[in-house]
Amino acid sequence: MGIKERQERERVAIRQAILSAARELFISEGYRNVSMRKIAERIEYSPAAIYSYFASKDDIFFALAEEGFGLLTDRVTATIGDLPEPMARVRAAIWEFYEFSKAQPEYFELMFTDRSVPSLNQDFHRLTFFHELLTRLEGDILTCVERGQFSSGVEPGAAMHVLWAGMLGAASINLARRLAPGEDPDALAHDVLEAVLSGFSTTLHTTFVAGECALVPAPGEPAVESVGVPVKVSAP
Amino acid sequence: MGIKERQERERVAIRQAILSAARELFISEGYRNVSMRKIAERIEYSPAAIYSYFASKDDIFFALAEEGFGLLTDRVTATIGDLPEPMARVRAAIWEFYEFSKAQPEYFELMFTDRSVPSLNQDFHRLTFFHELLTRLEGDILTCVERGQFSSGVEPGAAMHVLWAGMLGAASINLARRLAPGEDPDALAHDVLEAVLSGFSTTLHTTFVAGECALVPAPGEPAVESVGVPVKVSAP
DNA sequence: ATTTAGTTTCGAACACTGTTCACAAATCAT
DNA sequence: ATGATTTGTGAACAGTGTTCGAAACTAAAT
Repeated sequence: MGIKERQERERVAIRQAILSAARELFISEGYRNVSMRKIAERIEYSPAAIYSYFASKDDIFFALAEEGFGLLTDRVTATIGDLPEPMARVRAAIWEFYEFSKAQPEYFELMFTDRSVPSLNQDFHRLTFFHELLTRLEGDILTCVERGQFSSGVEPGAAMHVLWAGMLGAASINLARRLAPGEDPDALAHDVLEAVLSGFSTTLHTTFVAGECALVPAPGEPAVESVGVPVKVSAP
Repeated sequence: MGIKERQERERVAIRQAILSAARELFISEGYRNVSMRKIAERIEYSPAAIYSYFASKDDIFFALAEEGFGLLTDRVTATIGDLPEPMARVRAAIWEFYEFSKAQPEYFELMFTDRSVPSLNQDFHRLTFFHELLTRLEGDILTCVERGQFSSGVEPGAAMHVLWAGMLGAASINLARRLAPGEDPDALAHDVLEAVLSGFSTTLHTTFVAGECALVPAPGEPAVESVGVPVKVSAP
């Protein structure tokens, strides 16, 4: 009796057809313009039929977001590929994150900045795909710390979050077109990345104690008041 | 003949009533749940009447965004107030930007991350309020550079954009609830700010030439491969 | 082969959305 | 008071997510 199996196959086939239709609309018309009726028309079903495969429109978006995290992970994995240097790996990974935001703006917005899909900001921590990616990169950051390329005060988890936040900001400014004419979003992304990496590379209080370098601030006037290294993204 | 004047007064009064109604809905129910019919009900007019005061719903949102930039400017101006230290001013201003994102999430999203209001990403550069704020802070950054608190390679305009992008990312991650349970968004914002400021404070290639400090990377292995200072946000 | 049980699908409807348009009401200028 | 102009309205259009009862189809049992 392969009947149950065939039924199950047909179910997932229709589920996939719904997701495919949604994905096409999603990418071509923007995820705000995806409607249940348009999906239904594309798969030649009535709108109501979709509700026996997905409980709500949100659930479709959640599934697409999961897809997006898979796409992002694949891209990042492919680009860092066989890069041996941990610093180069981190830089390439973060830059690929930014490239992803330009190549797949709809996925990107849904995955990282959307506030209108409740399931995404409620169950974000369950998207293990993304957290595995972060954890992998944290390993490279740790190596950078061990090699002395990053300050010893840099906590890999926190540093990863800081890099993520920085590039997310640059990507958002780009996607939302919040730059003046003549300002280059790619250059901004580059500057954010380099500034943060640079910030990880030293703890001023320590390195500037000697006060011998050309760029050292006047004595008694520390360059930054706090430690300047990420330590507290995760609460203890 | 004060008739024209009275008519004009009445027009702006109704315009203001529309904006007030929109603002209340906007803040209490979220800007995605503001509808022309709800606004109309609040001001006791028919929905169609609004269209003789605003050409479209977008125009109402654009006006509210302008308001938002006024609110942000006021907040930042008030907090940096009489702080004498330029570095403290910059830090306080950027932090206030983050606080604003928490206090007025709807304004914040509309102003900085929204992509659905066409007028906002088309005419963003015309919102002079915001650019004046950026320019003012660039003055403080320039002072930091002149005092040697920031690396001499730091270009104030670019640095301001990097700080803005970084905090925008932290704020977005917070508002979109993209952190795992136990991770502290405020700590992330703090870390981003300090990491970027730290990155501005030194050019590793220069300061680490001596190779005398404890945290200096092994010779022949520069901590970062590029200069690590923002120079190219604005195209030449 | 026919009946029963269980799904699956559909059409219609509900309560919304932004926007337009002909028409009515109010106001203004003469 | 009359004609001209502005201003407001109700109804409609085309769209949205979602629900629900009835119909259609499938699989197993008689």
